[in-house]
Amino acid sequence: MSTTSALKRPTQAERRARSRGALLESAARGLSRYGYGNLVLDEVARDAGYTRGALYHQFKDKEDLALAVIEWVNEHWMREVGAPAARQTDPVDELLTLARGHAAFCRREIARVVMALRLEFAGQQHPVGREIEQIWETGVKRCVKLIDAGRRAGSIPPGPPARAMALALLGALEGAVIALSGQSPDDELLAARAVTGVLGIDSSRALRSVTG
Amino acid sequence: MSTTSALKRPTQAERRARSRGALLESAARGLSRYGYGNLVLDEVARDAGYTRGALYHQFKDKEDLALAVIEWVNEHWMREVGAPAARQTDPVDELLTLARGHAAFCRREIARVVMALRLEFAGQQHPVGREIEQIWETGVKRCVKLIDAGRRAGSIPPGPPARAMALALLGALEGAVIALSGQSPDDELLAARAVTGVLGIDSSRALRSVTG
DNA sequence: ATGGTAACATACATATATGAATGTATGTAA
DNA sequence: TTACATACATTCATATATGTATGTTACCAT
Repeated sequence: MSTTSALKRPTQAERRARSRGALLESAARGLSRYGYGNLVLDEVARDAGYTRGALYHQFKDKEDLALAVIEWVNEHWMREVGAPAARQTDPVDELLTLARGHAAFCRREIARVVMALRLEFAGQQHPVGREIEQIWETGVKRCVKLIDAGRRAGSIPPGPPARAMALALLGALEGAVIALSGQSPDDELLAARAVTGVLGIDSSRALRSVTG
Repeated sequence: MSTTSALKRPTQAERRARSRGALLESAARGLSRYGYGNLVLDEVARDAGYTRGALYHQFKDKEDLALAVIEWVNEHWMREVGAPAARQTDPVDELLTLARGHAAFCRREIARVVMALRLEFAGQQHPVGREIEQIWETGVKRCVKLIDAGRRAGSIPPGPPARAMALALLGALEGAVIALSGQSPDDELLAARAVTGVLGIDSSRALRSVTG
């Protein structure tokens, strides 16, 4: 009875996971708000209800923490935004679903973590920057494929190179979503509309994508 | 002869202005690349060919320097982007000219200084943040007026509140331009297209705006 | 030419944040 | 219950960057 109360006494693993989660979430908020350089670990720990001791016990150093946050955010994004969008059969629909999903996803405060870090480490030779760059590049490649597919299908008109289009699309999407900072419900529509503009398709598709 | 060679020997005022200009430009590049917190003044000075001594002689402190850079960039933007766009009579044309102009303006490395600082100081109570916020707000207000005018004229369809539209427009514009990072000549077209999307108008207007 | 002042360089003092070292309490297994 | 490991707190050492104080050189008026 004393050993396996299982509900009352938290096991070590549970305890560890709980702490780690709290620290990750706090760090995500912090990175989103202040960026990497301005993030002070004492605040991160305090916000999570711990001290820096706990933080350095769970993570090797500041860099390790940031990388863990990035991985954490990316996984959530994939699950809540990337995967659902992939179910769309039409390339344009997938891009618009992506836009809407991203807007909804970014209503949480972790919204700007990717863009903030991407700006901060652009052109640097920092591990965190490399990780961010890789995630970004994955997104770009995905968009390039969809744009190519859409053009073959005739739903996206010819124009600038697919890569330039993809860069503009993702940039405009992130920029719009951040500027709107979670203003529901217009954020979704306007994010989708920005995407239609870059693609050069009728902006009413942005509206239709919510019903379909 | 020794006193007023006028062309060979630079006067004190000229000397001062030259140094100040070099320091401002270096700081603008630095802020654009690294943001405020990660900007190290020793590098700024060295990049301009001076030491921190020169910097602290011309500017009170780091904050003063950043504010001067912001003012400097804003003035240039107004002259090269804001004013020319204001000559357009049609609201939509003005918005599209703004987009194209901004893309061209941002081909220089100072591109990201506004967005970088806006992200870094969002929600903070820092003088630099306030200054940036005010400039941003001025832009938003200008867009709101143009959107309202366009709607009255019937060239922009009804939809979300004008302020939300303006936020999305500027956000998408900045995001797209930064992501494209000066990729001429596609940057102009795609920036304009992102704007048409947000406005909910035909994206071919973006193309037409270059000829008109 | 020469005293004075402005433009800059150099040297120093201080603050802040990271990371390491050490200490303590809580959980787990023999 | 005792021995040990893990989770976490606290303290300390170091590095880095800002800002200040002082020194040096270039310009300009008398």
